[in-house]
Amino acid sequence: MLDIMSSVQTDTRERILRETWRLMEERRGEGVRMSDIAKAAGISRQALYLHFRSRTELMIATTHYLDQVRGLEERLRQGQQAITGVEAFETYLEIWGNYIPEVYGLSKALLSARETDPDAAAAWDDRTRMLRENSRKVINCLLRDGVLAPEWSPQAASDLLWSLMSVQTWENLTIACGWSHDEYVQRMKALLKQVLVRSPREDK
Amino acid sequence: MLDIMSSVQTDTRERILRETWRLMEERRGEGVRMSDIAKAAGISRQALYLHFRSRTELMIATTHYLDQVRGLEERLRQGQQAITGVEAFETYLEIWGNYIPEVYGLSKALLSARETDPDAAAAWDDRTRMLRENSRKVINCLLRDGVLAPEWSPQAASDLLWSLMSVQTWENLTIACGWSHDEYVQRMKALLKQVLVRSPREDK
DNA sequence: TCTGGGCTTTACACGGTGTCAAGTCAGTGT
DNA sequence: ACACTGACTTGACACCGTGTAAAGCCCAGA
Repeated sequence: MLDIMSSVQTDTRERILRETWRLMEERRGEGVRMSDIAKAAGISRQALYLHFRSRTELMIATTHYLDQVRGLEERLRQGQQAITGVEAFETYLEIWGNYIPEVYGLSKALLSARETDPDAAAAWDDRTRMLRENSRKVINCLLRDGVLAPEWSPQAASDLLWSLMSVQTWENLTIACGWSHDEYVQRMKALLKQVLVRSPREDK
Repeated sequence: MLDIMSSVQTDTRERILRETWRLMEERRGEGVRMSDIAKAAGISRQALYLHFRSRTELMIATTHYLDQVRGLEERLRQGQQAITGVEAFETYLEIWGNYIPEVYGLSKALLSARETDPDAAAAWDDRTRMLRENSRKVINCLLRDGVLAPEWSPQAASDLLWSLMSVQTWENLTIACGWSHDEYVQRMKALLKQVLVRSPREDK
């Protein structure tokens, strides 16, 4: 019956992660205290510290948990099966673009914790690294097909791609400017394609 | 001798503002406590509260102080004397683009204070409103000259302009990606021109 | 001489995170 | 029936940074 015990344990841990995520999205990452999370998970505040060393560690764990539950890695890998560079480019924008709103609250919490907490900063940097790496891959597909606009170095191009698909830009355009999420994805797709993909006319 | 007294008073206030700004830029807006500012200004922490009601109020005051000292308003007004829309567009990008690094630390402090403090949020929104208003004006110049790309509504175009010239995007591209400041301005200028200005070839 | 303004020092409340020690309680092995 | 173990609870407390309050000092001006 050891598995039952450990499943009870896992239950609590998962319940914490689930509730953390729920609260984060609900309040868009602001004003979520450890005591709120504890209450939501139905345990004492102190018990949280039996599972996670600090608030930051909980945030990071929740991020990983979410990535895993939502299958981010798999979605992205799937996007890399595209044949042409432009296809890979477009699917990447759609996949990641649609992922942003699902993790916005959490990202925001991490983003502001980063200012004071080196662990949060490390977690954020880690995520950033993954995203920039993905941008680099996508740009490489364009490069491979010879359709990367000549005025953009692969480096600069992937920087731009990453920056325009960052949580901050998404936040500015959807939350502050009121663009619908779909509008954001469509416009960014069109814009980035126009800028980064060599137009067929100037081709020859 | 009343003016001497008030000048002493003003001296302290200005010294506080100056030191606040210095520390904010020095530490990029992070980890600057009231006690640090007090020490830098050569007064007690409590004396700060004789001049400013709260940390947030000090941040806001410093922002205004800086705008005034650096003559932001004037610079922008000067930019609006451009004749053609494209000229107005380009000068605006240069003026604001060059202003960002001068106020980055302070902006960052305000940006993260915004999460918890409604006053900071209000101050940030105020600044945002000004910048979006400026973007709108610039886009209107393009519209007036009939050179705004037809696929961009004036609203969407100014949203995009504002977002790409936001502190967050600047931060991403220069600090995270390591672009030089000049590179940022030049690339954004080229990109936004390519995207928002109707190309002469498709014109007819 | 007294007043008042600018500033100091000391002390304290508050909110949120994190730590510590002692205790409860259910399930398990002998 | 026994003690043991591990998950969790309760309550108290330290730390940090912000903000408040009270008492006192110093000095210019009427």
